[in-house]
Amino acid sequence: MSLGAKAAKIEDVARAAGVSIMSVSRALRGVDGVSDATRSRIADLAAEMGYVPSRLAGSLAQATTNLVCISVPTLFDAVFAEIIGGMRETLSHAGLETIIETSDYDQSREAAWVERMITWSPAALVLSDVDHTRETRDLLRSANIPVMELWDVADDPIDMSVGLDHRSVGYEMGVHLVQLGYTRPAYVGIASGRDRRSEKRMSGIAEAFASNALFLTPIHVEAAPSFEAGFEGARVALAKDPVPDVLCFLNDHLAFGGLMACEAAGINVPQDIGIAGFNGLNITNVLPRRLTTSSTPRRLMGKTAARMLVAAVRGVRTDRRVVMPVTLDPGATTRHRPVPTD
Amino acid sequence: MSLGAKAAKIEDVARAAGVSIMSVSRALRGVDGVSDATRSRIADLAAEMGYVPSRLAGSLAQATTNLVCISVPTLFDAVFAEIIGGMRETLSHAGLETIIETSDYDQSREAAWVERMITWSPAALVLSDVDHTRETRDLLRSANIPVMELWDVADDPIDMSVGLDHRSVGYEMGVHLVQLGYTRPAYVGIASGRDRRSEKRMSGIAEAFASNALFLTPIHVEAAPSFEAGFEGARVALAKDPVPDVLCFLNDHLAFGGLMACEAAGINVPQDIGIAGFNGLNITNVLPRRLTTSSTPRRLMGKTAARMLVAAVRGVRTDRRVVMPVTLDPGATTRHRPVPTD
DNA sequence: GATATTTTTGTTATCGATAACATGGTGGGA
DNA sequence: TCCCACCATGTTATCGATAACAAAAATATC
Repeated sequence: MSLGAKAAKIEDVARAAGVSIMSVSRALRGVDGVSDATRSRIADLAAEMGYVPSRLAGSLAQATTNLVCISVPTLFDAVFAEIIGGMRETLSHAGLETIIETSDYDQSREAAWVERMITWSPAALVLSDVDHTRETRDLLRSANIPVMELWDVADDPIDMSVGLDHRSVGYEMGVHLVQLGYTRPAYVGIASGRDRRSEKRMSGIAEAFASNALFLTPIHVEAAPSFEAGFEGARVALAKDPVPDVLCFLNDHLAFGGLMACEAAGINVPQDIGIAGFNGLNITNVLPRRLTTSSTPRRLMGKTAARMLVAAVRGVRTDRRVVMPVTLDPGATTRHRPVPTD
Repeated sequence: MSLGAKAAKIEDVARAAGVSIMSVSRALRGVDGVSDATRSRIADLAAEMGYVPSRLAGSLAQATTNLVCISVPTLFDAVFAEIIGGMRETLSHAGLETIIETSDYDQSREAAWVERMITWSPAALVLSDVDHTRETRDLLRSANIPVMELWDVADDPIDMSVGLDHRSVGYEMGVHLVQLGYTRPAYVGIASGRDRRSEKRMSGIAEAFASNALFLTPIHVEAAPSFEAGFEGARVALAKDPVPDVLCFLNDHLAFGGLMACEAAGINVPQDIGIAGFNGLNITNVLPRRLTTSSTPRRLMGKTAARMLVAAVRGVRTDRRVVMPVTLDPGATTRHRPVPTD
């Protein structure tokens, strides 16, 4: 096919092969009802002519696509890149294509995106959150396509949900820190409302301390979740009076920034102050001391969700709600002390 | 629209409004040829009925979509996330939707993806590389849709190209290091063939040293580009005899891993050894000393490319080839010495 | 007030495929 | 030898919209 020439259509291939367009359609899709001889003749001819089938036409006729639309808050967080990586592996094996959107933690943007995506008749939709506008929920419930809510687990999923129980993850970390004897905890996150899961974890930590009559100081930085935000948040924390004895960060990136801030301020970790993160990202593997954090199974979460989606697309319904396990990594950026046995 | 009810089609809306389907089509697309009264009546009715137009049908009729398909090597590298972020901003303003693929630095995967994407009649395609299979180039050239090659600049673009001249970026860093008096340089990258641009930069650095009769020792780690790879590569480098006096890394992530390895080994930077990275990522903002690196304008690159694409989609051809500027950031992880004035 | 012009609305053909049903040929069993 | 089943192939209707052209209604011009 030369430049400027019109793209070959199925009809052209049919004419060239001297068969009907249905035979071409069947031959190229691998559907039976065509003799091997005809099939290979058609295949050769199609390749030679540079024939590219139109999925628009095909999908319209079949009334479905192989598109899975995925919305994540951001791609700057390796967490979502890993979840997507895990999903994609499974989805592409099943012949499903993925469309990715970043909502930047904005519900209305997500809502608008859902409306746009629905117009493509996708095979499934994935949202990385459980808080949606009423309209979005209604639209999705009525659209009758598989919907996966990821990262957080919904109490009442629109359809299916795979994620973490952020509150209890926070609670466990809080209990751990209480057991280590910390009494002046602070939580460093970003401006409120942007990351609801972070807030859930914080409330979990706060609860653990509260049941020991201890108060968690919240510190919110006006910035995107980043190394710098952690750096800045730690500086704010260190300027408090009294100075906190342990800093819990929104995630490992912020925690790393916090570590750097402590180093810059000449404060020793964990002797002078404890630091805890969240996620178990690979940056922690090269640090002089392992970070105290909660390791999340991002890849596995993606794969699990993808498997459920593939099943759903094929009409098989599985669990509606899966809570993934999180393992607390004691690390070495908090003090080490055996848990009391009483 | 209740669960189980069939989705409303344009025809249903037309019937309900007592007009022809063309009026509905025109009204909802904002095309003129409908009175304001009719338009708003139709719009209300459509909203009430939960009518969702089928893009499959629409795009088929119009013979184009608003899809821009983007292939990047990986999403784990913030660089590509930023480029995509920059592009998306501009593209979405122009009403273009993006589909993202990660090729994992694999040409054949990219080729297969291009073939699949072509079937969607995308408005444009973006590839983050300039090395493609012969078939891919031919296919894209003949497909007659705008194609952008990103990150590296192609000598002979398939269509358009926006990126860096990686070789000369490397060369400039090399010249800088030579001027600082380094004589035993090493380059830490990942297993060959995976990242061609890294190899180009390395050859640029090597050339700068070679013209001063100095030899660049290549060190390749069998791993994904990551903090750990830099850590490991630095350990290998430090075990060499003689020990290099400056380590150039594939990017800032590896360089950070290298910094940590030096710290772990009790080697001072920059007194005992120099360290240079590439990209100017934000991790460097929280380090105790600024990293010597080459800052790349990722976001701007994305925006520039997106603007050119939007123009091309609208039939306006702009430049074919844009080389983005890179600024060398002297930093503080290499020794500081005034450039000789002779 | 009649005709020219502009708006609004409707009709028909088409986009490029697939589904469902119809037909023609081929070989096996009675 | 004839009939039936089965496989290969073809026909027709359809998917849900838009483009291009046609007609009717509203407005402007003299």
